[in-house]
Amino acid sequence: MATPRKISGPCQAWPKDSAYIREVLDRIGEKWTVLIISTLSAGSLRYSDVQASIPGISQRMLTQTLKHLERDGLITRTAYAEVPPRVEYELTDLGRSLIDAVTAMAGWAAAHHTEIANNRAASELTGVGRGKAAISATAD
Amino acid sequence: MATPRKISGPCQAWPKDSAYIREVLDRIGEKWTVLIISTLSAGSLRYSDVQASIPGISQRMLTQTLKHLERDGLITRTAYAEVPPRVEYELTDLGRSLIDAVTAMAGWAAAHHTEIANNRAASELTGVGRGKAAISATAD
DNA sequence: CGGGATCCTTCTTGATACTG
DNA sequence: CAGTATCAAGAAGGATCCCG
Repeated sequence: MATPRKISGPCQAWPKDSAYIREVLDRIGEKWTVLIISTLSAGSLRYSDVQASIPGISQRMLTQTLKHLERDGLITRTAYAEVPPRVEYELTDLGRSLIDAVTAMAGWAAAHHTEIANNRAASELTGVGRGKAAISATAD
Repeated sequence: MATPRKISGPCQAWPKDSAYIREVLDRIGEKWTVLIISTLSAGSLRYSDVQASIPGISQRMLTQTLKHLERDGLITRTAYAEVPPRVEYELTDLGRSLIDAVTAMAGWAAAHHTEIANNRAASELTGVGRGKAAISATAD
């Protein structure tokens, strides 16, 4: 696990680890990755079904994200040479192993999004986190 | 990021949930959020310490991300009116509650990043996920 | 049906320079 | 020290048209 190193001196909590962490996180944060993974967790689905399951996703992004996921070995793509073309996408074992982490994240979101929304709204009124910062403490 | 309206069609795996899920995920995927959260999980740190702990982060992004996190109530900011200005950042309870989810994600990344790298390298050779797609299956 | 190829707009990020 | 302000480059995302 990537627990930050000890912080002291010319501290550097994240050595080189941050590299692959960020690399993975970048893919996860690709805006549609999580939705697609979650959608496919139900089982094998064809292109149009995935698209229909994710409101707002554009054709371009769906295709692109699916390709990225395929390249990373998170999903498999199976094309059938039928009269009306049919392509099925399905999570690989690796892809399924990500479901838990994604679910944990989604669970956290579900559990705290209201709180976050409240904090954000409150900050809007008090001006916290934006504009000039007030001195909230004095040095003795 | 233009929240998409409803498109059309019946099937819809992600109802309206996707909204806040994406909202949270967007913040998580903010490229530096995870590193900052992880860094602060060690305890209260001042601005320059956080910066020193995260190689590659720019002043601008550090400040911006910290503000976002403060607005969402994930961290607190405490400024001391001292001769050399001092500002301490610390995770709130809400912020600490995110550590587990983030750690899970980081753990997954640590456990599978090699596998992913291999898949990606292999795809590079076979052409999977890029360019023309081959028919990998026929309909009987 | 399942994309591929383009064009265009917006958002994100980094580099710089300046301030209390 | 701890930001703020501004600018410019690049990546991400969306809309559209076309093809097998």
